[in-house]
Amino acid sequence: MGVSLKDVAQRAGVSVKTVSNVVNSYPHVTPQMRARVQKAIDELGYRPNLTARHLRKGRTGIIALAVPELGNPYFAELAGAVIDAAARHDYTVLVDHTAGRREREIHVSQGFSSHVIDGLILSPIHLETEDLTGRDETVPLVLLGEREYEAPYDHIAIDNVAAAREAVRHLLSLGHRRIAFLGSRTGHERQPAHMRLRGWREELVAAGIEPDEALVVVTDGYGRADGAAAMAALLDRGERPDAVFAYNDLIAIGAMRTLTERGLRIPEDVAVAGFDDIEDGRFCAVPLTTISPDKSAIARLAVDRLTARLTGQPPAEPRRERPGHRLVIRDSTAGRSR
Amino acid sequence: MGVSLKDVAQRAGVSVKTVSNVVNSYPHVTPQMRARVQKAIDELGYRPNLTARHLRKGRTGIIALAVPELGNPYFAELAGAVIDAAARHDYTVLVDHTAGRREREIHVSQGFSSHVIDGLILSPIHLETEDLTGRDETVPLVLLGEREYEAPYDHIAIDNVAAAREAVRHLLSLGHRRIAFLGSRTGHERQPAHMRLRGWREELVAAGIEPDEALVVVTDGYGRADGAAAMAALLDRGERPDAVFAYNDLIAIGAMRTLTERGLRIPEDVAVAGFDDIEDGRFCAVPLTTISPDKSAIARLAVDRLTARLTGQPPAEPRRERPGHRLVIRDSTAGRSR
DNA sequence: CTGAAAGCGCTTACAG
DNA sequence: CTGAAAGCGCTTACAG
Repeated sequence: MGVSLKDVAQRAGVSVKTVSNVVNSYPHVTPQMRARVQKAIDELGYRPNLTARHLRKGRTGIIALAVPELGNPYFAELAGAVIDAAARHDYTVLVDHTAGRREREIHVSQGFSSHVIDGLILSPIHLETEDLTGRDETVPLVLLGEREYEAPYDHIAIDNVAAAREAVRHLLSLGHRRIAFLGSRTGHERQPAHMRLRGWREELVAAGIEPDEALVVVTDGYGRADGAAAMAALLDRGERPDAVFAYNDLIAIGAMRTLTERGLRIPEDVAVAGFDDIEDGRFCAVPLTTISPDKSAIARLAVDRLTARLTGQPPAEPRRERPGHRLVIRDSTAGRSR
Repeated sequence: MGVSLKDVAQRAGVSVKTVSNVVNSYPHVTPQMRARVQKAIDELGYRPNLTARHLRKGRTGIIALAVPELGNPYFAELAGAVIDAAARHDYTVLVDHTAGRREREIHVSQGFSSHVIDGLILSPIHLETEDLTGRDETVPLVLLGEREYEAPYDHIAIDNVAAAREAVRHLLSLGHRRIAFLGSRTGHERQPAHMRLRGWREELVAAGIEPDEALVVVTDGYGRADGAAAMAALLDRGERPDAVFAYNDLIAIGAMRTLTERGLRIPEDVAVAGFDDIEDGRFCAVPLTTISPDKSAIARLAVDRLTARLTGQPPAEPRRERPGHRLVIRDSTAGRSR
């Protein structure tokens, strides 16, 4: 069907090797030879078959990125950053989303398209350490995000505990004492929200305040609707926090929705802080205070770790990289200080 | 490096063909033979090399989706829908974003990774019809979105003119007369905003109102910041619309930000309607009235058209598909009617 | 129902 | 500086 190297070689009256040399800009080809071959290439409209090249070279130039949900702006923004970072290394990115479902995460982690991807960046939600044993070790894996694993993989994540503490400290500094946490999860220690919840607890204790577990709300998911429902549930059971620290911005935005509907003012009645610094938060009616992870650093580090392993560097120890973050104070906690 | 079919065949003491038959669940294999081969597969940890299969079959099972910006929730949500729709056809999706830059769109449209993708779904911003001539016709292309092309490709887009007219009609029905349009573009007829702007004009004329071009604001981009700037520019030059129809929800959200900052109430002072129905709009302090395109229908139709061409069906005429849309009325135009 | 062989389109030692 | 040949790991007629 397509035009092959052989066709070009025939047309140019040279060997396949010579055409290959030209296509790959091999330096030692005489200019007139190059011109002759190029002419044949143009006339025939030849385009190299990358699949064949991949088979031959044993690599494809494709890395996969699997995130829980592309509809979550944090992951969409991160995916964009990964695509850009990968492009700088001449890699193409295959984006998949797992809906946070463990079986999809397992499938992906085990190299969902065997031999079509050179490496994988995975941001898990429900994946467990044991799911990671017995995976095909020929495909390097870089883990992203808050979950901790006892498995020998590079892991890129900001310091979630420290970041959460900063957010809570900020709320405390404004005089808030009844600070709710929205977006916890039931289940064991390694739940995604664990670190941020721990930061909430630690900072309260450090301030001499007993963490009130009645102010911790479990949500079903991580979306705006979950945040709205969580806030409503909290208010409905008679709790009246003076501040809310949400697992992420979406939950915070949902919570603000409920607060507004209930006639509570932000931040006068209830201050709200989130986590992720998605663009939505900057344009809310009341712009949202949040922890801003350095997304482009996360993307860059992830791609760098992957390409380092891909280019056969000495198989270094799995590394724990901690990209930066910062607290961004906006009206949802600070009043009209913008 | 990897374990190949041949290794498995050797171990099981059968021919390569037999192993291939087992791997591909070819029906006519005796159970005991299947068991024997499966045992060898398990022992060796064999995993088929998809690249080789792809080379052999001439297809890869990968389709590419190129959108302007993954950071725009509309495209992120659409990408998620395309990934899901493609999975139902056993296709994997390679997501790329073009930043709306024409040269990236050209690159992508010409099959950026030749022979690694079977087909392409492209949502262009600045691509021109002439950029589409001379592309490699072996890779089917489906176009998405508002731009019109005189090129023989399947094109999936809601009826943008009709949808825009519905939005404007809704605003008119509420008594608004000075309705601004935010998010126009300079340049020729085929600019992306053209159809929606045309809908705005047509509906005003139909209502016996002379479209006031002073109420049309050109923006640099399609983000929240552009909407905020556009609204500020409009107010700064002394125009005071009683309603705003924005090219998309992001621009509408940005505009609402500016209106709130200027102390104007929504919808009492200025009603606002957007386009896209992204989730953000549902959770704004003032939930946003918008045109809701049927994203999953768009995704499904796009993937269906592509797979139809991929599975060698009679090369039908390029089709123009019109998925549905509906007007979703929320507080930003309707007051407290939720 | 299974085997031996060709070939998808490349790249890469190996010669010359 | 260029050519002839092998081989990456599959699938698929073609035999039997």
